[in-house]
Amino acid sequence: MNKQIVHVPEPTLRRLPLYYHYLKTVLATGREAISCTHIGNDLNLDPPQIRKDLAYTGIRGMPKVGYQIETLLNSLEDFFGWNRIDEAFLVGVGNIGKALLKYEGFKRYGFKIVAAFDKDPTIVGQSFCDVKVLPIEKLPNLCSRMKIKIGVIATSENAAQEVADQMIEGGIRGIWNFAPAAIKVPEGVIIQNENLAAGLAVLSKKLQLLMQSGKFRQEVVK
Amino acid sequence: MNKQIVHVPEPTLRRLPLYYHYLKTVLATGREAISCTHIGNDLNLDPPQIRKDLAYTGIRGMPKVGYQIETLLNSLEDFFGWNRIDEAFLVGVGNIGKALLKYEGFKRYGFKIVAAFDKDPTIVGQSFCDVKVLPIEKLPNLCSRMKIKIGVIATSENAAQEVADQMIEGGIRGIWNFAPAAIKVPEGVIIQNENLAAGLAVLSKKLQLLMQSGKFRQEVVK
DNA sequence: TTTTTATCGATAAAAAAATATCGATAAAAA
DNA sequence: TTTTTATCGATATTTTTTTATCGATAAAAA
Repeated sequence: MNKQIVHVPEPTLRRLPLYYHYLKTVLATGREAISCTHIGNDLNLDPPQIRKDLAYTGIRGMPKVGYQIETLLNSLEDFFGWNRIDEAFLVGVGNIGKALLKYEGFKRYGFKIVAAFDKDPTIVGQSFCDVKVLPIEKLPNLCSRMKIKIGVIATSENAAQEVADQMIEGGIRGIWNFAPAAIKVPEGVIIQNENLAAGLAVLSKKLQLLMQSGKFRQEVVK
Repeated sequence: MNKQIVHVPEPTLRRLPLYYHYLKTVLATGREAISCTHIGNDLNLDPPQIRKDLAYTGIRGMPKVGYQIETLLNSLEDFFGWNRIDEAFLVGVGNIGKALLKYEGFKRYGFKIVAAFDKDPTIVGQSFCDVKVLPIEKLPNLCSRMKIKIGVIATSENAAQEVADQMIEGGIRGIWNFAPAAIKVPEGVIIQNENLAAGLAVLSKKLQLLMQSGKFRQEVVK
């Protein structure tokens, strides 16, 4: 009678942290239960969609009352395995790398960068937010010794594939890639590509359509 | 006979910058034309999908040869309006804000942050990458005077809505939101939410499933 | 206690996106 | 010149995701 492995749609996975973060803030106001209607109102989403998303975490709501916020938060933590902290390595301590190191919010999601690597000797040895930057050569060895399973790539495009190979060699199974490169990984390794330009592209296209549509007049006649 | 406004699927919009970036690097190698098969091979995507995506930009390929890379790049630039630089304002000069200021890559996408704002007096007056940080009070006025249409929000959750309101008041029509908040905007304003936790959630869930599936044995017997 | 109402859960329908198929065509090879 | 091959563009199919519908149920009100 063990829990069946169901496939969860990726859009749902992407929305769940949103609910989680929102529910944390609602809980802080002292409220104990909340309905999908209410969540949808605050988050600009349709209630049925929220209900469906939440159903994947295995939680049940109650008519007329909604969901127990605390139970719901626990369900989400269980669902993602955020109860135990996943330690991760970061490679590439440039702008994005530093921002990730400085970003406090990850701990909430059971994610913590425990070491950073770079090839630039002027950066190696420095510390950012208590994380020391080590020479890249030490990566594979440390990976396997510390049994790290998540790696973050924030290098330039050309370095990305090589870094990924070294990570995999060291036993890393999930790669969060911020480099604008298509990294190839063997089966059994998960790669999640993050691409800032994607969001910008969507915004700028929509904006362009809006401007063209004529609904918007830039000229303000004084 | 003007160009019809067709709806472009969002996943396509998100993939197009990927092709753009890739094609730039291929062009640099001296190659002149490329086929979808080739692109798909390098980018780990299915050729028919690439063909479909590229078709939205209005370009035509040629059997046996593929697409002219330079023409394709121009089509993409036209499509997104990357020929002229869009100036944007940034509010919130924390970790993410600074990373965005430092990020050089945006220029390629016709996007440039020309001024930054913060409410913290210790940050106001400082400069990051030639962008001066101004007091938040100056935002609405400067917006309309400079006719800025894109705003980037990198503030805390609680400040986000107020900042958005000020931006809209100043005439901003597109908001790129990095704050973990559900900002409400009137019709005629585009909001694009960026959420780092989303990508992390997808990665950690997939990784969790991988580990559970038993295909992966962590123990290495020496 | 009975009625009303909010809200859930499940199911169904619709829309969107990804994937596969296939004829057409241009270049290269025979 | 004819044949072959790579690759396109268009169409069709399948899958995925979103949106809508509706009966059931628990709490609150009458």
